[in-house]
Amino acid sequence: MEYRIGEAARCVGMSVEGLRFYERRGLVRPARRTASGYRLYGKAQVDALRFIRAAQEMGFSLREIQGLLTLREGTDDSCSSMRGQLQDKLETVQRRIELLREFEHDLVASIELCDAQIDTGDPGSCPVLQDLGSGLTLGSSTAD
Amino acid sequence: MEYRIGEAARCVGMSVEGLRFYERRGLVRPARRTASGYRLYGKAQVDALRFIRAAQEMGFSLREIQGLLTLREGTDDSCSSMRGQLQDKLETVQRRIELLREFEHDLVASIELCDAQIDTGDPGSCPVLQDLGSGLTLGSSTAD
DNA sequence: CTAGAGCCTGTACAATGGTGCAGGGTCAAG
DNA sequence: CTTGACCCTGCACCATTGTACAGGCTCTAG
Repeated sequence: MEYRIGEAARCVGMSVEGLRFYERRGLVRPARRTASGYRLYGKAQVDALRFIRAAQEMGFSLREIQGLLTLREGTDDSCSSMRGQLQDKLETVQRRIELLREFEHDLVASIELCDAQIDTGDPGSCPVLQDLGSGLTLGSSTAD
Repeated sequence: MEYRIGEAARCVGMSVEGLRFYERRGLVRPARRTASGYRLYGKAQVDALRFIRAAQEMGFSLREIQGLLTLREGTDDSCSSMRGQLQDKLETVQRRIELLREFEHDLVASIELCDAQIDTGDPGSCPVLQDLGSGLTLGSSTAD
């Protein structure tokens, strides 16, 4: 099955301009072109586009995703080299998860502070807002 | 204690241009100006600057922070409003962590596949590369 | 008084992740 | 053959979060 750009775009929930933008960025080239120059995307390309969306959700930049796609296409056909790249990505992902967990923890703590304050029935002076000002509760250890 | 822009900047670990940028964005105005136009920041402003840095660490955009700073001034319903924003951030972060865990799992599986292939002593035809080509392993199932 | 650090305004530029439009070609239905 | 939806290229533009520089004023030390 081949898709013209508009169909492919609809198919992955993006705009036509978005697909062309990704192509300019070297992320997803159409499988081929018609004689008249129309882009034609195959299943592999549509999968790649979905992959990009998923990877963006994971917090990867387009530049990083470009690397992931290269990995995915496997231009380097040595299995151990592939393994090395996978390992690198795994470490990146695990580091990212760890940072996000710290962040999550901070957020939960802040929400609990808010809830405690709200329970007092005192509408003023949110403790989180106070703490942010003096840097007590949050973030000071969670640098990127 | 009053600080000129350079002192205030050093004090919170930002650049002079950064402070002026925040001012243009309506985030932190200096307490006053000297007769010759020099910005003078007080403790409240320096606190606000630190607040911004902390809130950025928490993943708030400057636009969101602007709202938080306003909350910080007017104490009316600030705590429950703050709570709502924290809750939103928490959900975003948790979604991201979940996706990353899936991705981590895929990567580990791929690495194991690689290792199994390498153990056979056969240098060619990496199984991960085969799978990636057909979109079996990564991301393609994690569409929105 | 002069040098130099520091400040002022205004503007341009950078990277990221796109959107939108002008001006024109293509394709299928009627 | 015409109409309208769709596609093409190329360029300009948007928001975000700053950085950098030009051209000029101010303040302080020597």
